[in-house]
Amino acid sequence: MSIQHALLTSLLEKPSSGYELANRFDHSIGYFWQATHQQIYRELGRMTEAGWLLVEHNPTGTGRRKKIYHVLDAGRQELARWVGDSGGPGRNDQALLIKLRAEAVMGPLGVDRELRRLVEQHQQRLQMYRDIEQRDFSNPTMSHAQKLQYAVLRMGIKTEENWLAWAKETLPLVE
Amino acid sequence: MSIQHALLTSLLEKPSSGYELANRFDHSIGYFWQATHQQIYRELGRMTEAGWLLVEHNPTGTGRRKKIYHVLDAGRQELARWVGDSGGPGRNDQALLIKLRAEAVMGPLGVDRELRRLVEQHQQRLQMYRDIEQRDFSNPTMSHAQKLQYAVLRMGIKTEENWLAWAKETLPLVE
DNA sequence: ATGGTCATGTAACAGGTTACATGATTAT
DNA sequence: ATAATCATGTAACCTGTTACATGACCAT
Repeated sequence: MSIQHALLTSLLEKPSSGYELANRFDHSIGYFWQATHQQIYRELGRMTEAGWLLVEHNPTGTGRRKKIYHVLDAGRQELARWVGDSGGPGRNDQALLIKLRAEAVMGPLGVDRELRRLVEQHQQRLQMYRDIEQRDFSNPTMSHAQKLQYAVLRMGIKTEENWLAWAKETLPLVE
Repeated sequence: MSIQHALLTSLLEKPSSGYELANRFDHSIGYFWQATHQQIYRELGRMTEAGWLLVEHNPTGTGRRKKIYHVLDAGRQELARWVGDSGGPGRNDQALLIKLRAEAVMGPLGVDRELRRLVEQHQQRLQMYRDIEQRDFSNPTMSHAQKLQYAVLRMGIKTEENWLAWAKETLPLVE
């Protein structure tokens, strides 16, 4: 989500061509989301129009067309704004990872506030799952169908617990 | 993903209206994906056209318009086909949860094969992350920026470990 | 009678996916 | 020479999101 800010972060780490961005599976960003080259070229075009990026045409000097994108100050400002902005409700987990990465490359931007906000959300969700667990799956004798349903709920519970454990070890890095 | 099969599963559990489907946050499905009512109405229409669903119009007999959807045999067959079908590469984790739920309501459909396939994928991915960890983050003295990058990678590692732990406790239920 | 919930839908738009297309450079 | 990789783009399509709209039923 917010592919633009992920691209800005990536370009701050290293000015690159669209092709290079599309093929990055190396560090941090890129484990979690993948974007097709069409998406990337589209967003690079838009961000250039918006004045966030500078294009360096034909850097090799040869006949091979290539564009290296550099982040301009307006782009840096937009990224800083976005990091400080609570994304409202919805799935901000992936966004948080990009924000951490942005903080790593741009310095302190206040990600801790968003981290704490998400911790609360995940705690609430975990509580909700545990309530359902109590209500529907506390009986020791379950049918096979019930066990399968329970397995699905357990995935949810474990995912939340895991996320919270990660947040606990990550919070000291940003506060 | 494959909202149609999620809806089929949900409708097998209980014939419902689009409105009811949109508001289901109770059991299992619906923790993980949420669909807007427009998506649901659109897909219900398509599945009805495809002959997978039967519509019961105006079941209350009053002036309130309502449509209850029932799964036809063609729909059941399609769901069974989909459960047995390895979804190729890509994000099939959510699909697996729906498949478990489908197995709970329709009986043995062979989800274990897909589970085992995903276990292998996750193991490989975990190994990849651990290799990166060794290569880039084994040095005990890390800069602050490196620690943040490492936190992002650790999220990936923990997510994979957690998924595999869940799979280990779930496999006995389907084999 | 007023507001909330039940219930379904249309329309416009934004974002993501797939197919197709082009051409330069590098390696065999 | 040929294939693989580098590098960018257009077009069509499908999915998802948001806004808008309508009307019945129910509780106060």
